Amino acid sequence: MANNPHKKNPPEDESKVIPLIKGRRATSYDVARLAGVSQSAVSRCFKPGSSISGKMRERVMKAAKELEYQPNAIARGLITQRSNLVAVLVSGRLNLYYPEALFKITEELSAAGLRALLFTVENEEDAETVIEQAWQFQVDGVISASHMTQEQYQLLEKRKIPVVFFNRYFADHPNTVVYCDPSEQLESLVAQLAELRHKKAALISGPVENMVNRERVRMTKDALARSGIQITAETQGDFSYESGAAGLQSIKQQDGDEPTVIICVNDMMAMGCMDEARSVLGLKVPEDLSIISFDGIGMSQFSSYELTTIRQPIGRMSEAAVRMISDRVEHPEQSHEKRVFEGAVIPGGSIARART
Amino acid sequence: MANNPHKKNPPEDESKVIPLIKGRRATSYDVARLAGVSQSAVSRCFKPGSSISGKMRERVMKAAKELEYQPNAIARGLITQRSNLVAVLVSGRLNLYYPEALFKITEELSAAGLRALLFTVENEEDAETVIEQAWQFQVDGVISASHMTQEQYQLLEKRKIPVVFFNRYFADHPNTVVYCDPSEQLESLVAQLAELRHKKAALISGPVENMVNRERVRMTKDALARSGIQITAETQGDFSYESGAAGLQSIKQQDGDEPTVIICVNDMMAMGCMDEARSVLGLKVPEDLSIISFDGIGMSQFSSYELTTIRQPIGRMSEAAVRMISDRVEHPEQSHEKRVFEGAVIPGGSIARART
DNA sequence: AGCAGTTTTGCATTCGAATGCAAAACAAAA
DNA sequence: TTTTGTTTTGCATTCGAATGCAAAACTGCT
Repeated sequence: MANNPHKKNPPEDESKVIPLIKGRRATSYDVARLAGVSQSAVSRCFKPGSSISGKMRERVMKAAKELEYQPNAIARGLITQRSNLVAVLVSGRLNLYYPEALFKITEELSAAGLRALLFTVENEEDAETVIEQAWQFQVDGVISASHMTQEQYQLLEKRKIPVVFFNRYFADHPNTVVYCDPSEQLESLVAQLAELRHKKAALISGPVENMVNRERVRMTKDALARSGIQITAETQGDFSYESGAAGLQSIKQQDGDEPTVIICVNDMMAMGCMDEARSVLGLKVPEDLSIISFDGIGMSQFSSYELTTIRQPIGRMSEAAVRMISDRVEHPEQSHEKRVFEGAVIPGGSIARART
Repeated sequence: MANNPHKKNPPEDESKVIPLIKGRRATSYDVARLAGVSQSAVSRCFKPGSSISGKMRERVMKAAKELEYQPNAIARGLITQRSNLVAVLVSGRLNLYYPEALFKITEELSAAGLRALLFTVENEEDAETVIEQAWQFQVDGVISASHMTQEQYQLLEKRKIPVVFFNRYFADHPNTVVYCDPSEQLESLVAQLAELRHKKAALISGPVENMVNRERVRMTKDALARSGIQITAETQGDFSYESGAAGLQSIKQQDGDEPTVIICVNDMMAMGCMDEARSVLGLKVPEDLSIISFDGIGMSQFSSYELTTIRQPIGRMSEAAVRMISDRVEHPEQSHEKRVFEGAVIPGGSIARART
């Protein structure tokens, strides 16, 4: 039998009793000793729904308060096989849209009794190490708003770590997803462009490996085709402000007819594009050039920009992501689900009748 | 003696050996069994600097790879009394300056073998619960870029959790701090304003409880006084774009002479202020009105703004914060340190000769 | 008071890795 | 080959809380 000093409950065995060393963190045994009860009782007091008499709870709580006892989440995690940690993977700096989501997700996780273990992912190797780290820390789940290969996802699945994808998914693989589908709104926005006599558009897309980008490009092309608007130029950026500005320059240099409207795959590039048009090319937006984009980040509505854009309901999406991850943690067997939110047009002021 | 099945090392005792259940996560015992060694050996293989023969290491690593074994950070944390978690407290949405720092800090922590446990703090009660949570999770340290009362800080100290403050500190209490002191740059910027014949300035400040705000206000007033520039109006915002815009309106309504320059305590408010001046009041910036501010966030250099501002070296500050927290974790006894970085003027284009 | 039925309580064990100590294996010197 | 010294290895215990099980303490009813 172990001579674990804790195991001795009767306090008569003075020889081995560890005194309440000043500065040492109080454990459930310390509380138990002070309250004159067993460690189990202390444990039960801190576990909601356990059978405990009011009298006992009171005594324990009093002792706990005196010792400033709080259960050790690490030890608890070891025995319950639940860490209450959720890895949140964000891919950093380029898209200023993510911080908003990140803060919201963190808050919601908190409210659900979960903590956010934050990881930044810039590339595939990052993702690799992050997944190993998450595994080491026994995270209960992963919310991924960053790039991840299918193999990496399958590894997580094999390890039975639930994953919720934020604004990305694998088409040919079952997965749990929160997603924003702006196609309806895009359709109406493009129709509006057609009414404003736009015939020629240019497209500034994002990184090809990015799913959101690909989807937006696809639906934009579809919508334009349906409305009889031609794409006269196309260029690729990386979601950043600078790449939006560079994109406009590249479009201007491409031969073919001048577009009257530019469609940017995200707001940040649209802002770069707009600034470039105004301050370098001396164009008026929207009079000389219309611009539309996607995301609806806060900045896009600053008076300098007032972009006509399609907003994603980030708040609701973040909420949904957290709800879904905690559901999957609770019921890992339940089937996958995809929650698709509609976008919302922010009218803005970056479109006007086409120059003829 | 416990009948812990793990404890039996000789594999002859078939009756109690837990088979390598498919899907069950491999433990060090599983690896030990497969490699035909003791659990201790496995443990030592994963602890750098332990005494292990090359032969053994090889055998163990092979088995570990086969079982996809990674040490359980939770269990390790329990015994070593080190969670490798650092709580990062950020106060959210208002100041778009924090995400940049947050991502950088997370990356640096990662590089130092630590993980960021993210908490958002909007008010004092939040701080309270966050501190309890951090305590429960046994974080090795705290990086606080959010509001925290002195009592709360003292509680953390009493619990021997090292804290590094990011851009805030308690003057009358020893603490470890990373800070940016823009006073030199402010001095020269204000001198420049004086040369440009500015005589009357207005100030848009931030929340009074915020230290950075108070410091900036203080040094601004000092610098202005020294350069003989008078403050004709003063108003308080909350660091947000909207409050910057509102601030300008409020200044315009205050009687007293019209200011020729507006000093905003952060970039975000300066941007709101600039947009309001241009699009609502029809003023030209900088021709009719100069604006300067603090922070140097990315956006402040977009062509629509090109703010003349004083940048904080966020990258270096984040790096320093992480270095300091890991030092304090390693050597809790060592004395406090305050690392103060200078700012850097970004010339921008938001100041000009004063209108007469 | 006596008995069955219910609720509380405590005991002992468990989670998975780390580590002090002693035993075992190895290397080097006599 | 024996002895001494050094490095490896394994054993047993530890960290702190949760929990199945059985014992103990209540409850209500006759």
